[in-house]
Amino acid sequence: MTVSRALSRPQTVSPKTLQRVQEALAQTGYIPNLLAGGLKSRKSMTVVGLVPVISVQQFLPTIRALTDALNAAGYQFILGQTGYDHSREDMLIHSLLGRRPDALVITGQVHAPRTRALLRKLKVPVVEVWSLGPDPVDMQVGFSHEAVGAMVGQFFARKGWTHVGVATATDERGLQRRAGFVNAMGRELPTSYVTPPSSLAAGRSALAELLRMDPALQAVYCSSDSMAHGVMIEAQVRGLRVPQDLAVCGFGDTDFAAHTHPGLTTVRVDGTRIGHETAQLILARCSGQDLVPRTIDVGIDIIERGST
Amino acid sequence: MTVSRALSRPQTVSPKTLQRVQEALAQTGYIPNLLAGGLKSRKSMTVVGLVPVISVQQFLPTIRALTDALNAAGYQFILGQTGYDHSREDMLIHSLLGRRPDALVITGQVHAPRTRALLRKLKVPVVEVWSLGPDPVDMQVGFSHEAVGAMVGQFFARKGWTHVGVATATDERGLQRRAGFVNAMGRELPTSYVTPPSSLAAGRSALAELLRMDPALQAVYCSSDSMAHGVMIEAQVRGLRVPQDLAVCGFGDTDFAAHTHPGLTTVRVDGTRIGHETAQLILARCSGQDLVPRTIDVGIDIIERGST
DNA sequence: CGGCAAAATGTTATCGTTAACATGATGCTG
DNA sequence: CAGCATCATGTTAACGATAACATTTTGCCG
Repeated sequence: MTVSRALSRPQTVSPKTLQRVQEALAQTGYIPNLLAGGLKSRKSMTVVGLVPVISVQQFLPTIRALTDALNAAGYQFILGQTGYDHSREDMLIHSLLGRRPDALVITGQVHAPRTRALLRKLKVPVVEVWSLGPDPVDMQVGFSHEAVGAMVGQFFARKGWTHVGVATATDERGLQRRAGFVNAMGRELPTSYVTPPSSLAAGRSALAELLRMDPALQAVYCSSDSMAHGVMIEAQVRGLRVPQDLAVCGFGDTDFAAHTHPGLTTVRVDGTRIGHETAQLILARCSGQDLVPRTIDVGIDIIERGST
Repeated sequence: MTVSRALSRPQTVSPKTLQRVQEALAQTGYIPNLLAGGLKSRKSMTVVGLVPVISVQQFLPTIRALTDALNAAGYQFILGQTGYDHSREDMLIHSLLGRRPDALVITGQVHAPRTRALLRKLKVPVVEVWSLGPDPVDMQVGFSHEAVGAMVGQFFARKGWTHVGVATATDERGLQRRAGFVNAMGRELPTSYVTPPSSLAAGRSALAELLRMDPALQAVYCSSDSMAHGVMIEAQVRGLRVPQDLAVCGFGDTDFAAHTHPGLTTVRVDGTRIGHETAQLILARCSGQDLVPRTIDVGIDIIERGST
């Protein structure tokens, strides 16, 4: 018991004993069993996170920030992949709850009503990140994807472009952005849909498809920077100058966006901040504070570069 | 106890009882506590993986394949980030061992002798992936980075290029590839070093630096496809035609490599296979088989595209 | 239908830690 | 230096599952 105290709350043990304990630990190579500790204390010091697939660039800064902040507080972050169709979402949440995480982070909303009810019943802190919904399970940190689309739509409208197309992946959030964009433009628009994950290759074929729909195309709004980059490359291959012949706008302000040629106009989202804020909420809740905000909107910015 | 059996070995319970159990489970919303189970059975059904930082593209297919294969067998994969300088490697391994993982996966070699000794003493299955060393802690799945460099070096030599430069990140494996390359070329070469992570932006500034070192530069070998892409963009901005004025070769055969303009010559590594093989080794060991191979070399391929 | 093997279910102890409470040691005050 | 508060350490039980063993039930045979 004294050893347990020496490890978890050293200040409650006399300096003399503390040193003896540390010597013994070093000598025996003792590694405390956190599973056993969690069993009795009912704190697993574990946070589960769910993403569609790990290879989605956009979430990486969030995951990093979250991991770092949680690690610093002694928590371990466990990542699960739901797949784009949410098919495994329920099963995964259910099975991960068996590890008794102290909190859950989910990109996007929790969909199945039964799972929502379960999470609320269990009273696990849940943070839904990267988008804001009308009825979060518990807490949410993100921004409005419709607002992103609307912002770009207004920007395109100001530029006076009339022959406009959309290249989007068919993930939930991409479609929300498209809806906001189309709504701001005031009319339905030629759209090339691609199956996630979006990629440079998808952007190239999307532009080809859009040009078939409207050979006079002036501007394309893409659901990701990768696709936008693909659109720019395809334009270049076809001898279209960017932005004179074709303007391109992406989403995410990925690390390469400032360094393409021309630089890519895009919408910046502070993914790192999403991670930080999420960690703060979780740590606050895990330390017993109940009065934390339910919704944090991190906002968005349009970054104008050479491609528009 | 019957419930425990119904969940872990349903065939040992009579069909009638099994159904009663399942009904009760559904009604009460019971979620088994895997921590408690692991305590007595001494199997946490958990595998820990360590990467430098999660945002390194190259490891993502491996992580995905590994996660999928392990999940399918009921294991949970936990990811830790060591940082590029290995500073947190020891601490992280030590703290993660507290969760009693059934196996460990590490990108690159385990460095600290004390940690190597500890892992061997604990007899946890350890797989070092993505590179092959002379003295693995336990098992390893990967390829020789020097061989990659040598292969590209021989390719460059056959092409007859004499003004050759290297753009590389200063991570351990990148430097090994550079060493193999320089060795194959038979003489020291102008090199632009960048701090990891390598990126498109780093590629652009690297080419600028290399052209300062050798204005007659004919070809560049890059430590990643991102950097190679940056080199191609910088070349285009400077009015250098690829490959006529400047040939470029990358590493990794990342998803976009086939779709740049021109397509990027690169070295393909089957990251997915690394993940699969690693999962097989781990699952074999965790099911008691001891006679598994210690080293699996997945080999490499050079993929010639338009950039050379 | 008795007897016996096999299948199904039940009992007990245990994994390694910590919460809660109990006791012992120390220091300070009047 | 008695008395009492405070700090340090010790004891016990419990967290929730499963391994190992014990018992009961079932099915099958002659």
